[in-house]
Amino acid sequence: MIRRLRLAGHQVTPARAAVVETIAALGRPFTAGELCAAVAARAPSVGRATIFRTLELLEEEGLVARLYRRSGPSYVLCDAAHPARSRHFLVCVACDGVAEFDDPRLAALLQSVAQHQAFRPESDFVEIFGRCRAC
Amino acid sequence: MIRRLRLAGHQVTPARAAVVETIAALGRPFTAGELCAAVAARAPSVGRATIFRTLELLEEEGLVARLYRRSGPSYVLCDAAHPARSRHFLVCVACDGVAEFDDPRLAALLQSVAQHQAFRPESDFVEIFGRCRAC
DNA sequence: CAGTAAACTGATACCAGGTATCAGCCAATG
DNA sequence: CATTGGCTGATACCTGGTATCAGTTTACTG
Repeated sequence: MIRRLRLAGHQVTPARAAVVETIAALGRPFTAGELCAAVAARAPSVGRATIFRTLELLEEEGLVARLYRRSGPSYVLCDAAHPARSRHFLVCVACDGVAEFDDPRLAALLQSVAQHQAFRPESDFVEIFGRCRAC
Repeated sequence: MIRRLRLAGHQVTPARAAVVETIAALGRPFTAGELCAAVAARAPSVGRATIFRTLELLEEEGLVARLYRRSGPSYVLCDAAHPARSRHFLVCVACDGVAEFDDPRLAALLQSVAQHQAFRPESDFVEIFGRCRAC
């Protein structure tokens, strides 16, 4: 993640590194509040604004995605290999787990649906809610 | 819309009717702020809390859906004929217009994707962003 | 190395969306 | 009637997120 930031031409400052490490340590979807608390515990000197700025950066680079649940927004680590303009998630309503998937058939179908309506697609976002294998 | 509320066993009070009429009069996607302003202009006595409560009600009944854009959440009138557990939208990034669509192929594919991952789907939400015919 | 411009920082204040609470009201019911 | 539950507006509050700003660090230039 840090490497990706550097490659994209951003500085990797101590504050940013702290945020990124905290996210990696969480290892699961998180809300803004959770992240702020976790960063405060690990690196108290990092300000709230910087946390949000770093999140924005990671989102721009496609390393993190924002999901909107009824309970409020939350963030997920993304597979950087997936195309950033096409985000597809399985969201478990029981354990709140999120799994990203990438199905070429879905990409093709979305393309076709859009064209059928004379719509020029640029990106898409798909969430399937339900129960994961474990739940 | 009002009929649907009544059928679902909710009272159709003057406050609720005012909110519903305001939404219908807007006739396009709207933010919470826009709705509050429009309701205040039309029926100043209706409180903010009631507006949000009515929105919640309409959402539960599948008459309105909440969309999350980078610029913040917004609400759209829904085609009540579409299944409420499967919301599919074309969102124009230029004019902010939103069109709902319902494609059985998409529903089937989402089902298949989920099953392939041992996931029991309950509902889904699809947004395609791009430029509409007019833009 | 010195100097400078640009990127980045934390603090603070602020805004919007949304929820919780509460006392009062109103409508359906018996 | 009386009562009960749904509904109301006001208010206060919380969370997520942004704007501003002065100060600091960093990278770049000569």
